[in-house]
Amino acid sequence: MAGGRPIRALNVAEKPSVAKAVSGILSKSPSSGGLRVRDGRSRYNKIFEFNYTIQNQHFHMSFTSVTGHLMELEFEERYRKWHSCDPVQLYQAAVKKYVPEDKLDIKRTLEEEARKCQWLILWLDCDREGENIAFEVVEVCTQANRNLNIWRARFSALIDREIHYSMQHLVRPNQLFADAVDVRQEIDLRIGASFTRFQTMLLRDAFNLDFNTDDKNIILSYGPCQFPTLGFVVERFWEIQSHEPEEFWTINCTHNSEEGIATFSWTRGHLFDYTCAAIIYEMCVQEPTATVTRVRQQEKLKYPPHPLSTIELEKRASRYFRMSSEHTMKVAEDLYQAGFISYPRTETDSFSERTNLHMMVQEQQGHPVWGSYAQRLLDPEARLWRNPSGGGHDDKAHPPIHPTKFSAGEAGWSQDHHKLYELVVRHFLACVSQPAVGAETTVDIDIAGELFSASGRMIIAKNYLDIYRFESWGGSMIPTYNFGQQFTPATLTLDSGVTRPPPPLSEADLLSCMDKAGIGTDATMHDHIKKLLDRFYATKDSNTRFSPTKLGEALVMGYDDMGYELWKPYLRAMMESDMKAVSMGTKSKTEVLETCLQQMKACFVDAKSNKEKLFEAMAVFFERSNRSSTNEQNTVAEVVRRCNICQESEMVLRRKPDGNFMVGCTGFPHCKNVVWLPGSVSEAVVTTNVCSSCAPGPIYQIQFKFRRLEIPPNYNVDHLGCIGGCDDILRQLVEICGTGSRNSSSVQGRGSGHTPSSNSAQRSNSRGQNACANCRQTGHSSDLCPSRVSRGRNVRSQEADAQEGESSIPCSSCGAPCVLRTANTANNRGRKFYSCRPECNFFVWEDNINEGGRVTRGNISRTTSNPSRSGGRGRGGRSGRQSNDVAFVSATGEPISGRCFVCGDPSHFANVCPNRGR
DNA sequence: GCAAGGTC
Repeated sequence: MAGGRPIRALNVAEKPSVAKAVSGILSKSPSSGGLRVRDGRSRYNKIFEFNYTIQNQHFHMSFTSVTGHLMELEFEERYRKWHSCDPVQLYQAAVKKYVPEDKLDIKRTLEEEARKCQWLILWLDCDREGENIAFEVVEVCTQANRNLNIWRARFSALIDREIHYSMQHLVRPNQLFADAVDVRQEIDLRIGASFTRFQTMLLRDAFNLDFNTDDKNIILSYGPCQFPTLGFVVERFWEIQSHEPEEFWTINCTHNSEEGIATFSWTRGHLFDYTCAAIIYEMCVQEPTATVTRVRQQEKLKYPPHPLSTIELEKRASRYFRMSSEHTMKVAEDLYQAGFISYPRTETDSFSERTNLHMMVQEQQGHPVWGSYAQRLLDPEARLWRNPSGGGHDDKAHPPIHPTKFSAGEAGWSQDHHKLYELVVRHFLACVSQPAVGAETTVDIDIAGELFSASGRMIIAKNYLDIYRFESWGGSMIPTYNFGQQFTPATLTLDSGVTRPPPPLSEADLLSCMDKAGIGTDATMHDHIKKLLDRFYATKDSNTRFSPTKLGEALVMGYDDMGYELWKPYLRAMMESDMKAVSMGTKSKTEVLETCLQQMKACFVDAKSNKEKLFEAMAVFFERSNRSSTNEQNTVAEVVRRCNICQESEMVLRRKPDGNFMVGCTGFPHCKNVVWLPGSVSEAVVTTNVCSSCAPGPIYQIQFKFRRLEIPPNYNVDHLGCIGGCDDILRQLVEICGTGSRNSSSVQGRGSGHTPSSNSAQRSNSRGQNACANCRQTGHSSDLCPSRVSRGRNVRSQEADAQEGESSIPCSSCGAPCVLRTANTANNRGRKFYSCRPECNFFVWEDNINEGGRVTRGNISRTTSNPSRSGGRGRGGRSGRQSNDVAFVSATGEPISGRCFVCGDPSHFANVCPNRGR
């Protein structure tokens, strides 16, 4: 029997929609007294009121909501200004949680309601973030009312039975889950703020970042999610750049029958070894009769997609409509707010058994385009229905994205609203449909012991493909073949191709990479991608493919040169695993925080001391700026010599904002002559001493003081040096210590032949000349450098090509000169060969030429023909020694009489050549 | 002015 005075309970959900939905469910019973709604202080977060009974105890329920996190973590005031402290202090600086301005209304509502209540029931989402928000709510509410009895409702779906069950089985909130989020927040803040301040203040004003923006104060941010996201983009970019095209060979065969043409492909796929491919090809050509060894018929099914999660929605909208993930989420949010689709931020890709899928399909029956399909789905005789298969993910908070309200299009919708709603509906209808059915026929043939196969497909039932217009499954015809049947191919060609680099990452690829590596959450991934664009770290082309900008590549290159993998997803993965440990109670919050921050601080200190790597990497892509710090402006520059390049201005000693010294021309930017000095210089003063050996003079000597710990013990801390080129000590110290900046013209000045030692410096150029970072020639940038095709992360040695093109022999085929070149394929890298004009196609390995310059081994012509272009040629070969009528086919499709590629003899092929192997 | 995570 219910008894006692009703208890007043404050219920809080993570978002207004959940407060409304749960209140709606709980107030359905007649004893609830109906659902009342009143305004809170925040216009978005209403307060619902109703009566409810928990285990015979009457309650008066107030149900309101927050909007995600109520609090933010921030440094204490004295650390907030960027110049208030050394960024390294941010690893210990005091932090505090506070309610930001725009959440104060919600806070006041909670305080006011909490004062009136005895219980607090937390309905936050059932994940770690939700648990953390629960404790934020607890903090605010208990400050207003210390006597609250605090409970947590655990629910995984907004379904009547589940919600009532949750209310009847309240538990206590889980501090460990909330702790895990506290750890993440603090690490993210300290790492993000320290690295962002460090790299922004270090690099922004030191280089001319030529972005097309009015905002001069761009931020070079670092974050544990945004940087690995950039890392994926840069890594693919480098992969593309370092790709070395490799030639491969394949044998293709076609056959014409009365029913049509069949194209057979080689079971071996392709071979990179030309000799092997050619030998096999010759064997086939000599005995070209094909025998059918197997005819196989199989039923194939193409399954509909799993129910729609956020990431899949973003990926598919990008693929099908080229919508950015960020825009997709904006449009999805609109549709959700207006009640047309379910909550769009979900990891779940399977429907709960309790979901009434039929009812959702029924709603769509009236649609002018897909209504008839929905009707067919519901007709048992059509046998189109199939219970959806799940993808194995469940966030226990939200169902897969599905339509919640019928619409044939609303007046206020943009094209993108229409498209996205259509995608959600069609995807949902596809999920509950039968898979497409096809009949596949595969025919295997044997030619001279080599296997080839061809296949065809007939679509028997399209099923879900009828509604899911975004996917297709092509049908293709194949003539009828019988086991044992023999025929002569219409064409049999040895075709070449080259390997191609992968394409730049598409938005869908990027989302997959992030998902796989655990970078971001379903609700934030699109933000990280957008951040790359906003920060000028990457660009996206019209095909939704991402490439790094110079800035993005330079930053990643800088950290990579330091030996850090800060741009890889490992840090986040480690944090994720630590967070899991905290939430399971196997590690404490303090322990994880201390360890992680200690490691990151050490890394930060190290990165700071290696900042020249960032400078060098930036210098590969950007011109140094003449924007100088206040200190530098106040320094009276001391003249060292008259500029030996422009002959007009003075070269003066300067100290850069990063603390390093240089001698630069005052004619900058017109003249970009500069001499970089060792990074270990702590003091430098121009003296009145004139160097007696360097010309043209006078060149004033500089009194240097080096930092003891940064130079080898056998060097003096004090040194009177010259920048004219005579000073070996200065040159050695640049070699040893670097310059703390790029240094292709260090110490001896431009053109002195000095080779810089550091990795990035090798890619760097002379100051401001916009010379190629790769070959140091002007006239093109490094990304267009003809010698950079294979740069990747290591500049390919050009030395092997030194004699390339300088030597020639007469072509033994056409008489034209063949030029010496160097092979760059995997099997023959570095091997020299002579090749003739492209139209001749002749080439010979250099080591196949005897001392008299005579070609000892020739080469059959390579075919690069498209099989269809050579159709009909070479038909009718007979097995025998020589079969000129089954010919090799040239690039232009012309038959070439067969001859042995080993000795060039036209009377036999290489597989039987008596000279082979000698 | 900085992160990432909620959400409006």
